[in-house]
Amino acid sequence: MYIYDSSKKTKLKFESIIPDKVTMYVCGPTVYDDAHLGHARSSLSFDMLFRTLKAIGYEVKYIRNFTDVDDKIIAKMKDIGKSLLEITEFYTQRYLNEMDALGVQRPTVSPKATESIEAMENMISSLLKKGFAYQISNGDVYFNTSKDTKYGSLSHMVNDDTISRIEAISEKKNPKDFALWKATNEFVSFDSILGKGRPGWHIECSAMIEKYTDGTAEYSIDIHGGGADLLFPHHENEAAQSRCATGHELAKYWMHNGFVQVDGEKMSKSLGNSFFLKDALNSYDGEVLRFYLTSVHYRNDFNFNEIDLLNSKKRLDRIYRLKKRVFDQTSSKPTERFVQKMLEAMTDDLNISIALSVIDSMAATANEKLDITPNDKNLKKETRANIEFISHLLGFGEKEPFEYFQIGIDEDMKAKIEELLGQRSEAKKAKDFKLADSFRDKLTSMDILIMDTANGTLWEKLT
RNA sequence: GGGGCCAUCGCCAAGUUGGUAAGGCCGUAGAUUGCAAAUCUGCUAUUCUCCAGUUCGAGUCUGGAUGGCCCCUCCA
Repeated sequence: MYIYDSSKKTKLKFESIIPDKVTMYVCGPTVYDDAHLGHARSSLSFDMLFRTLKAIGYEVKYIRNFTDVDDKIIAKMKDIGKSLLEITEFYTQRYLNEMDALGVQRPTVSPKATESIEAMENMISSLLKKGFAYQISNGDVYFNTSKDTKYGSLSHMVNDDTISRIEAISEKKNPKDFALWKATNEFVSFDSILGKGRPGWHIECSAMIEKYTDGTAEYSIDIHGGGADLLFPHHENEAAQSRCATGHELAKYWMHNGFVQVDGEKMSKSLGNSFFLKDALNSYDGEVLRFYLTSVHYRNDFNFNEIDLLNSKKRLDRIYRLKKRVFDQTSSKPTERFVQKMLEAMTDDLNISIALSVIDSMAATANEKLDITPNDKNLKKETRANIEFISHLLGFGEKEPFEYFQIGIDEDMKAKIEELLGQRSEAKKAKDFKLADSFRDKLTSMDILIMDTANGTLWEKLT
């Protein structure tokens, strides 16, 4: 396995801290609003990593948190007059449902920040004790970035703060110092050894990583991931507080996925042009979205638009058409060379482009052979096994093929289609091709594509 | 103002250690078909935004220009 480490800015051979075991932590969502395409991409990127690591034999512990206490959630509470729990439970469930629709496998552990306050207190206390943190007059606790000699080494942000867009809080010792604990009694607060208050954002990940993993003398976990925007300051801060509190580095490898733009424009909360996943799922099948969103390498920027989505769907369709051809057989063993090439691609920093081209070439070969010997059982079994391998590794092609091409068709519509097909076939029998074609035209206008095969006429819903 | 990333065929998109441009869509010719669709086969970038340099050799390295994006503010 090779992984691009965004801290070292180079592709590295992956060597897990403990042989055959991997611990990966990915920053999950703050549950105060619906998930957008960016959340989907991040989740999908690390789902691919999770699946690939498992496929090559690692025992993987995958942790993805839910930030369920935060200023934005509190703002929402004030806004809509609901409790913290009502809001966070609602959006957590929504998030999980939508990720399920995308075929994202559930992480091994999904901790919530509010369930780990004690772990955060302990880490903050330890930082105070060791002199890496300080308390200001209102009771807030800040991390002192100037005490960490390695601060900035992760993101390579120069530790020179002469110009910054952030308005300095007067009592902060350095502009980049960040809040570990906010002393407050307002709305949401926890009793702690630091007094009443709530944690800052960065501390939760560090504390939960310590709580849910064992770590070694050198590192807490193997891989830490998240969106590219989290590299600074979020991950830099996590790395700093962790190393100062525990005496070892937080993660051996850092991975960041690229941004999603919509029709060439940045999607952001402040611009108000977030493309919600729920809206996308309303228009397109989850698997079609999954295929499209993962078809570009995870580190590149992704420009979401409908034309590209529809084009990428055609590639997915091919997998399902092949699956239709081998529908009547159970699977045997996948082709060795195919498996090997697929794994070779995915273990090269998740090179999905190569993996997809390997699939295309497998499909072309299988189709060619099936054209010659349509009833070759062994060939069908092997092809089916290949498709199941794709499903397993990449999460594509899991559906029953006939259902895949009939998504969005209700019973009435189906009956209507069957009726028209019947009429067409009778016209064909009578050699009245003009009449037969008129039925086909009718189906085409209903967005139904038909194809005559040796086993009768098949149909597919277009788009 | 500071830091970083990217720029490959009409469109999407691979291409660590420099060695002579994957794949998909579209288009096109053919096989197949009553005609289609599906499927298969052939063709489709002497060239990688531009300029200069290093080199026997550069899409890949260096410098510069242009364009796009990200971070430094909540953000995946």
